[in-house]
Amino acid sequence: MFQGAAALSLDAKGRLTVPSRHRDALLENDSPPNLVVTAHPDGCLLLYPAKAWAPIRARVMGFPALDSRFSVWKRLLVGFAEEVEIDAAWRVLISPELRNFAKLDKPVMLVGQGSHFEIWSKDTWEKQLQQLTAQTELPPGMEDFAL
Amino acid sequence: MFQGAAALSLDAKGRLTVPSRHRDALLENDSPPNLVVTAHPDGCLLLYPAKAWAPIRARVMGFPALDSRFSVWKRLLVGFAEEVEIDAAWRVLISPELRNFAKLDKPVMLVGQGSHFEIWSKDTWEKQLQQLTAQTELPPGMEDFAL
DNA sequence: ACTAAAAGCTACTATTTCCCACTTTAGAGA
DNA sequence: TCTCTAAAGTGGGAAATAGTAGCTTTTAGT
Repeated sequence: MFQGAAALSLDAKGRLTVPSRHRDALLENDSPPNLVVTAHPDGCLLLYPAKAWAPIRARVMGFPALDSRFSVWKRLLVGFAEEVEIDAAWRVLISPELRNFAKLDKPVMLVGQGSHFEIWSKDTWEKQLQQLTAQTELPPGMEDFAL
Repeated sequence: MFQGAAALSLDAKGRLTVPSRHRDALLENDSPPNLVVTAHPDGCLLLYPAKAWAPIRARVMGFPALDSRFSVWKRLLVGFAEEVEIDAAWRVLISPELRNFAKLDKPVMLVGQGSHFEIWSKDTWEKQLQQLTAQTELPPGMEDFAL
């Protein structure tokens, strides 16, 4: 279970250090941890343990090939996916293509989402938050949500 | 049952002391008390006993993943959630990310909300109150509310 | 073989965490 | 009512650790 947000920074070579408090959770899944990074339409990247990614990838690959509503998702999720290694200092290298997609420069937010992490440029993340504050209507089925 | 508002202050390291009158209630739930802090769209933080938080988190995790109206909520509620420990002096440490989200500096309000607490920066809390005072129309279903 | 880029390593700095001490307040007993 | 005691709130310091940046080494490509 990954949860919690961490403000981090990419180094000059586009590498991102995994915060120490998440390392145990990654090792539980498999060790050494195999990870997959891919792109999300909201402008962030997704970081999955390989085992958790496999079934999702399988499902996306099964989308009807000629329906363009599906192919956009497939191009993004499968097309951008790459396996990344963790080095001795617990860093993952984000490729220039993915960095460019998510507009990542130094300051970055790593956000736990249960099965995976999202990686946001700090700017984009803050815009994302403002969107929620501005949002007036609740999505259907959430009206009775009690916090 | 947590109720009542308390004016408190964060110390230089971002720690918040739980007022003594709420300590018994926390110990009733489980001891030592396991707590979770997360973010709320209104700009405050939520402090839950772990047992009360679990079902909420479960529901949020079940939201449709590809519908962005829901994922914003998941990003906020799960993305910011972190388990906090209580030290020997009944203090909880609020991480820089959460402090930054809720714009917390020294003066803070801790507001009991039954199942949980809300943590507000004093400034934001006062703005919130003014907004309520200025509000003229009652939300639907509250017209017959008897105090 | 030389150059450039990427991977790895090392060292420094900032943060975190744990612990201790002091001040203040509340409550009980004389 | 005053004093003594215990508990609570507050602040601070030191040690450990995490994060970052810079430097070196290796590898690949020309």
